[in-house]
Amino acid sequence: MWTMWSWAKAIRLLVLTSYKPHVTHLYNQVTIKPGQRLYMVNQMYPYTVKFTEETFTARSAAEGSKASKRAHPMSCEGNGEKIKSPANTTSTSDVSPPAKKRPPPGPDKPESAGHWSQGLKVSMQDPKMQVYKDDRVVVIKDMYPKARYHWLVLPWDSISSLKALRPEHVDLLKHMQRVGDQMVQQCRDAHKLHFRMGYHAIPSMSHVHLHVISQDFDSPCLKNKKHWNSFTTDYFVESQDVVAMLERDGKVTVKEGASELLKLPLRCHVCRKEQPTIPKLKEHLRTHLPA
DNA sequence: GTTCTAGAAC
DNA sequence: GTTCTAGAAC
Repeated sequence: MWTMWSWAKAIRLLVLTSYKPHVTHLYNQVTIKPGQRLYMVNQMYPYTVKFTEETFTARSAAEGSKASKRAHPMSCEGNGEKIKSPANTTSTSDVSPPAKKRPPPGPDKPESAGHWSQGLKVSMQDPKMQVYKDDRVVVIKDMYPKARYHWLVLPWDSISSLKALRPEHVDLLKHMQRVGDQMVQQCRDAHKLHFRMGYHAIPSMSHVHLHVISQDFDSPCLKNKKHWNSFTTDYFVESQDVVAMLERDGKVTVKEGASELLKLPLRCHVCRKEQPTIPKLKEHLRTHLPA
């Protein structure tokens, strides 16, 4: 059992990943307790580690304790299967997802590295999360899958959002789509499930990510209207539409009022029948599941 | 993005 | 009374 004193001193790590000689991004900040070991295994994208030492207050120790018991529930975890790819040739890494309380970002300041909205940048670097990777993209399983199969395809290049896309990204986006297609092809249930690939109009998480998601929506992680409408209304923008828009206009714009789409009534994506509540919707969705 | 929970809806 | 949602906090 740890004592207050054992929390008194901890090492705070600034983990930087430089995957291009001239570009360095701050990806994660983690706290290592005395005695804890840090493994660096991702040789393809080498880490730079800076050490700072800081003294914890009783309050921050208490918060650390609170945060540590907030692992995501087993009932809403894991989907699909890993595929054989260069991504899984290394062993474990203990770089944790960001947690811990931080001061709120200023009004015009970008979100700091440990903020929840930066979580994908951390996950995509974690070999345990990667199910495929090549020189341009990495694929991870969504940590809270909203269907039986739910992958995210992310470019190694740091592109914050659809808004940041430029004509030179067209090839990258087409590659992301091809990789998404490959994920579907290797899926053992592909023959009996339908898949869609697309982007959220206004994503919560930073770093452009392509959703590849089966249309069963059979998942305990699908819990509310926002979840449902983000995948079944025009809030979900088809990958090919994004590519077409970028080719046509040289940029990607999102329709005004996209956020309002999340408040629409719950409507079945298959038969269009409206459902009064999430539990009723989920009950109804079972009628459309493959035999 | 998720969790938590007050209070609305039933 | 229980179920469910929406909004705050993280």
